[in-house]
Amino acid sequence: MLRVSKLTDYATVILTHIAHQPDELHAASDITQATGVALPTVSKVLKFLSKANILTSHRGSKGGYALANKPNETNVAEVITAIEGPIGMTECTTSEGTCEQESSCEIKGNWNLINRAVYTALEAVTLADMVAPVRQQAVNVVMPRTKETNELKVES
Amino acid sequence: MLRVSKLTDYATVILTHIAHQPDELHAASDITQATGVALPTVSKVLKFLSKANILTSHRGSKGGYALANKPNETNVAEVITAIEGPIGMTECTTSEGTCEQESSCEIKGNWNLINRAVYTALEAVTLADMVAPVRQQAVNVVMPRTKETNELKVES
DNA sequence: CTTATATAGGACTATTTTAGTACTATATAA
DNA sequence: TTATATAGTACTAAAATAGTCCTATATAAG
Repeated sequence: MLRVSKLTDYATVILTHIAHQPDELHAASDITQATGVALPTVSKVLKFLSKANILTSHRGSKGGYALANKPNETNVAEVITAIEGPIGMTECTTSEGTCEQESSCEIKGNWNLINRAVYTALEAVTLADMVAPVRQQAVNVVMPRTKETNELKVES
Repeated sequence: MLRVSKLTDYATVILTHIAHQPDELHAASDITQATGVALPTVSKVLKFLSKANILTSHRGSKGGYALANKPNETNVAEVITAIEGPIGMTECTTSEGTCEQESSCEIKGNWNLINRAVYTALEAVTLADMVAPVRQQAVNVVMPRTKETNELKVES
């Protein structure tokens, strides 16, 4: 499937809601009402986002959460990482030494390449994009190749 | 984490091995020896790949598996789909009607956008790339935006 | 025709991950 | 001082994944 967890999905819904009024404090209970996501779940997601400095939190009466940065300064890759941990398509990407074949693995480098491509795609979409209505039908993602050998292009 | 399953990882290892000798038949037992992946697991992966027409199979004595197409004609997106089913970052992408919030969801369209970006990145990497040694340090993935509004760019 | 070999398909179990909940502690405004 | 809201942690239930096994079928070779 290659999908994000439900919590990450909720996170985008919640963040999109908050981004509509970026200057107000939003309590967990308010967000539950607005989004339809159960309170304990909303609470859990908000804690993750706060810990990752995507949201700022204010305790006590009249407290709540607000965006730590402008909507266009938080991207989807950050949100996924906040909820699920580091993005990596294979085990060896996020935790070295757990794969028995690691030493003899020929394709680890290529997975890193794929990781970076996916990460870049996710990084390019911000909360500001999520708030905006969808107007586009396609996204043009280019994996450049050298003309001579048709290999994936080098770039440092 | 956003990762592919272990079986998918095995699939790329196995396919890379086969792609080294694209004209020979490879039995499951041979692949076990070459890759170090347990036989029942190898067998399972090969069946998935065969069913998805990424590999052709030949039964009986001296049988085995071979690539159905040239290495540069099979990409990573196909491999992931063969093992895990359709690629979709959220539930609503692959199976409509299972999300209670679907009717009022504002960001579904944006997830589709992200999906397409990720899919395109995965589609751009083929078995031929996996066989080749890694020479590149980065991949340049571009999500184009309009100059005027800085919105993600329209393209049909 | 028989046998050895290899894939096809399905069922099953154990493990791991994820989702969801609950409880206690702490901070703050009124 | 009290009501309110987040912080942190631990726990339980559900779902997805990994891995194994068994039976059926096809094919090459003797």
